[in-house]
Amino acid sequence: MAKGKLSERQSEMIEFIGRFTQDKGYPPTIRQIGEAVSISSTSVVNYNLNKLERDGYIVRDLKVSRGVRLASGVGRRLPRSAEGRLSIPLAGFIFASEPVLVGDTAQTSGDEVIELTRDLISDEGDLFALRVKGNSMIDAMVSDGDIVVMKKVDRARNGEMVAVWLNDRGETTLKHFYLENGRVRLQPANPTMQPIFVDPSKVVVQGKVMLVLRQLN
Amino acid sequence: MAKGKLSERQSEMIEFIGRFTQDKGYPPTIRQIGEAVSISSTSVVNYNLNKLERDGYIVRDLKVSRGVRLASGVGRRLPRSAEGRLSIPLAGFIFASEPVLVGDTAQTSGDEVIELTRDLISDEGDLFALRVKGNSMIDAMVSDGDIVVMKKVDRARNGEMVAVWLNDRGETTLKHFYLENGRVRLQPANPTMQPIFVDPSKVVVQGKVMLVLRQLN
DNA sequence: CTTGACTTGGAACGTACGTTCGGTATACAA
DNA sequence: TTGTATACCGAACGTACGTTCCAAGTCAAG
Repeated sequence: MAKGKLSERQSEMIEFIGRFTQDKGYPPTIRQIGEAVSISSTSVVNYNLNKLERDGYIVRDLKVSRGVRLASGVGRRLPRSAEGRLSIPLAGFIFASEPVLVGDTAQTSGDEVIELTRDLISDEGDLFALRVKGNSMIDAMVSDGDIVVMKKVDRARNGEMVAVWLNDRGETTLKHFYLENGRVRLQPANPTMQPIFVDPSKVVVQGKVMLVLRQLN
Repeated sequence: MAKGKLSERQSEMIEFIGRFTQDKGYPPTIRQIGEAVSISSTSVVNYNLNKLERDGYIVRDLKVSRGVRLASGVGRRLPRSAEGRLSIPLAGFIFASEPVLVGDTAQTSGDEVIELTRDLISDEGDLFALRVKGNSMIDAMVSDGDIVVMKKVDRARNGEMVAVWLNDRGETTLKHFYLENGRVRLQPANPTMQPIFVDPSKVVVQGKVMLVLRQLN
């Protein structure tokens, strides 16, 4: 996709196609589009539609009347909205003083579940959510009551934000993880705070933080 | 609507229309319907479509190609899946150095949209989302790249987290808002930081923070 | 047997609609 | 100047597609 920036008219067209399809139930014709954006000639509409298709904004079915629709990811659209939601078990709480319990993340039976749309998070792997209790995670920019969505992993790549259990301190913390020349650097998300360095044998990675969610009243 | 019971062919037609529309993005033509349900003559399809419309199963727009769609409440349809989710325009960025632009929250044309499930946020009021740029909101426990979902309000109740424009400082900030004996106390979310006190005439409330979202990758 | 409601088929009609082509105007580089 | 690329217009062409009309088959009521 050449991804040229779209002109005034072109974004108008996209917007119109979306709106029209939304409330009529079928896409507009070329002539209707033309009328909507003040283009007198159908060939010009066609011209611009081809460009929009090249750039990946719309999909066209040639030779088909009203054979135009917004591409996935463009505007709010109907078909995609059916898929794309994800239920994640809200497994419990996270305290600084306890290791994260990573049990069978599947069965949380009638428990609380948090629903997210798939464009907020990729759904690969074992996802679970925890509610943060207390202010011990402040240096990770996470406060009391926040929900963290984590993926169950046991090793972290550099730079990832992970939940780690620190053996010798006896606490769980959320930090950016870096393995550098034989030691682990745990970097707080808050750039005003200092990193801590620990021996790799002393840290247990319990999950990778995928998303943090804070609801204010 | 005479609500006659629908024949084998008619329910086939309804089913086909739904499926076709779903994955092509536009409704089928009369001839396509005919082919799908083994009707050789377009007039017969038309005949049955008219009946289906009389009985309230479908809606037709006469004289327009592909002008047929399932009526609300028929089949698995898009609106149902649209319930419980909410599209919020991602209006732009928030900088410490600029007031939040609260313009026409409606037109964001082909722009980005963030989709949330309704149990994460109530949908009353004008909602819009902003991406936080820079680390100036650290004392609100909000970091670079976070998305804040806000409701457009111009007055705040005590304790609410709001985006306020500070006249004399020339900056926007996210703080808990308290009006106490004639002055405004703006309390950082981070409890280790000190509140600031300002004159009510010097603050402009621009929105109430409903939700903070941080995606880590 | 008719008679009349349904349901199906075939064919023709008219136009809605996507496509193509020739032409114009502007801007920019060789 | 002469390109070449972008953006637009108008007109014409061909067919996709909704509609209408005529005919014929079924089936139950009379």
